[in-house]
Amino acid sequence: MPELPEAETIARDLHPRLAGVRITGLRVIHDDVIAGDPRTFADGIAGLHLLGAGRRGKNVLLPLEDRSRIVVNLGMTGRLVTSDAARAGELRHLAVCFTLDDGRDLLYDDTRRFGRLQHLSAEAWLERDAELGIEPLSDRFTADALWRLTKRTRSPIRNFLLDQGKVAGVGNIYALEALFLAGIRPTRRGHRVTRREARRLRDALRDILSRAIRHRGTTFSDYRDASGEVGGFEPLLKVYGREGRPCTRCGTPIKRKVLTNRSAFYCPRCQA
DNA sequence: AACGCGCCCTGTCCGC
DNA sequence: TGCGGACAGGGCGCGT
Repeated sequence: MPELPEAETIARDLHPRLAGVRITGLRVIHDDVIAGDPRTFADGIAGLHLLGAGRRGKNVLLPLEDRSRIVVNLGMTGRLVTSDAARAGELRHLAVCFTLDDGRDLLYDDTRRFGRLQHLSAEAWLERDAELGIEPLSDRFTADALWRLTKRTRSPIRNFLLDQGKVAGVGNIYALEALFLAGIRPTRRGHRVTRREARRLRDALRDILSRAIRHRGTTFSDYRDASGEVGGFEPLLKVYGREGRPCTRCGTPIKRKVLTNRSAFYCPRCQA
């Protein structure tokens, strides 16, 4: 499932492929992936040049020449692929097709259609941006900043990390991997996280996210990059999806516990 | 008002 | 072999 590292990988790949290219047309196959009225979406982007691609949280951003932008939330199974990529033909659930003036297409494919494409004006984006939490790879994401946020919630720390309004871009996989690295149990209440633990968690998040970016993301089942290729980080996961298998640090079998309808994996010994 | 829950959706897997 | 049902989960709308 695409989280920050996957969105970052896609944005970095798309940027040089899209910068300066003009959108000449749009074909919407599944209009439920378009937020708002699909006609308004189409009219708003028609004929405009793309400036490239960026990222905010888990969202891939496609800025346009009029300072508006297409905001792509990939949901669970969303893929953004240019038609010149070798594996573009493997897309089986095409939802939206942007026609480009250089003969290529930008394809949005989404098996479960949990993803959303939205066209926002510069002002509307500013409002949306303000609703998203702190970027965990930014300089502002200090141990103290994280600690101040965790103090304010009684929810399990795993749930806190999934809240995009608090820390932007962290999903279930990297939340659980970071908690393992930091030695904190996912069920630990946010307000009980100590200053020292907040420091470890901050370092762990930055470590896991930047390493995942270096490996071009995690393909647990569905994720593909902008060329349609799988990510390389899955073999490096320590707890996610490893229920019953020995902890890489201590050998204790990894446990799975359902927290608010989502699996949490942890080592009961290393995360005491 | 912070927080939990059910829903959306389809591929995959399990049991009978 | 085939089929029904459970499961996976990010985000959002809703209720408390």
